[in-house]
Amino acid sequence: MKKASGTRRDTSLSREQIVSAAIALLDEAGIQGLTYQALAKSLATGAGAIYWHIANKSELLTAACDHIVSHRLLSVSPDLPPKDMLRSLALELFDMIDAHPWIGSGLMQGAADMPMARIIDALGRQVSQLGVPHAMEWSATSALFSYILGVAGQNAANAQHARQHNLDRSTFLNDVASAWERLDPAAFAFVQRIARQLPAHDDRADFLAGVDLILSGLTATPA
Amino acid sequence: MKKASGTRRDTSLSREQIVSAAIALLDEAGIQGLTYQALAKSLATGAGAIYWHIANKSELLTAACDHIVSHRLLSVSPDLPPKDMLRSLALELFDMIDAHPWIGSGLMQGAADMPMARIIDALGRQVSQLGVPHAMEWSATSALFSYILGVAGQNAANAQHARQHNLDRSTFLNDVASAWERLDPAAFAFVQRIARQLPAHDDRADFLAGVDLILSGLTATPA
DNA sequence: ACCTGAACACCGTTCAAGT
DNA sequence: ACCTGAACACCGTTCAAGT
Repeated sequence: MKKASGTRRDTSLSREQIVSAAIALLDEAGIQGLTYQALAKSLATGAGAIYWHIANKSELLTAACDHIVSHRLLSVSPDLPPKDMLRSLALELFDMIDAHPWIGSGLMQGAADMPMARIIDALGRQVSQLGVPHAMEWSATSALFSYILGVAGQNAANAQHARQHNLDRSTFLNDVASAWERLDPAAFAFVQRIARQLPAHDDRADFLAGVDLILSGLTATPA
Repeated sequence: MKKASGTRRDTSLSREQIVSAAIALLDEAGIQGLTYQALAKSLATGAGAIYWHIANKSELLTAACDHIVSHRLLSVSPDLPPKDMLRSLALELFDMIDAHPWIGSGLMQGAADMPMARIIDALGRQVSQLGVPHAMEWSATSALFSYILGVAGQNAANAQHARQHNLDRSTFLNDVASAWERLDPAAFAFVQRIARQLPAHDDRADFLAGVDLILSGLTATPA
């Protein structure tokens, strides 16, 4: 697993290679697993070499996000009516977040402007096609984007927590649910009442329900 | 600015003191500014002392979030109709996020269950009062929460970016807008068209528009 | 019971030296 | 032009020694 000492890489590194290796590492080991040490090892090079191609860790993380976001957005089936497009766009993004929970952290860690612009553009086009009044195009798009980002953030937090404590998804949800059930019933009436539904609920369905809520708000207010 | 060497604190530390000092530090210097070195200095103690009262940094950050979240939730004026309650609740949370942008990071950095439960409970009670069908209570509450969390996340990212590059809010927005204008018009049609609205837009109004979108979706679908 | 502060492990980044 | 890997600065956490 260790490169022979004294050898050099036969081919030269590329930005693309580095980003791919970073993604593989992030998927395996989470955001905490992305270190220059580990990355250099998986690329069979020295840590310093990476800096020749990518300025710093923030740029690396953003590039990893952008790689996945741009590919995912291309794979959304086109030529649907705008409302259906928005739904399948949203689901594609959900599945992306679910498969790569670190994207939530990546999008919020500073300079992730490109991946954000891609998502906002994809959403905004469809919102605009939906025929919402011009004055509302931005706030509607922004609402959809914030909602998706929030779901991504929760997913990232859950994944990180589960990884740190070596929990699988259902154990994690059960833990949260029983923690909620133990809260003061007076101060946490709602959370306590809802706790039992938590382990059984379908994240993806809930996510889509939220999208539909926003969409129906959009189309119900054409004035 | 340095404590006299050889002296001990006259009073003993408390968890409350530590959390307050942490919040002050976070407000001044952002999430990157919260280090045990800086915190110990501001408390006139050694770095190790903090560990007697708080297990680790994650717990510290969560405690800081929870302190602010719980106080803010108490200050929402009660006894309004549920829809108005939800609006003022949301605005209170927005103002909280705006005043303490690091809360966005805090809520997503793992074990922030208590502050999350508080927010979800406060939202859920009102959603339930709104009379939405039982089967939708959770997804509606969850949608509102995710939306708010997404806005918080964006706020945190923007604040961090602005701080790192020493930008004020309007310079930051102008930079983003002109970066968006420079993008390929074919691939980023929407983002480019909307770019000019960005510097002038009102975050708070946009936020509330998003809340209203969700709420109107909620009340428009009573079946 | 609570604090001190040096020591440790770890990590991002730099850079002189190599090819 | 591109890579190497040791060195540096910084940071969270621990812990033996203090009071």
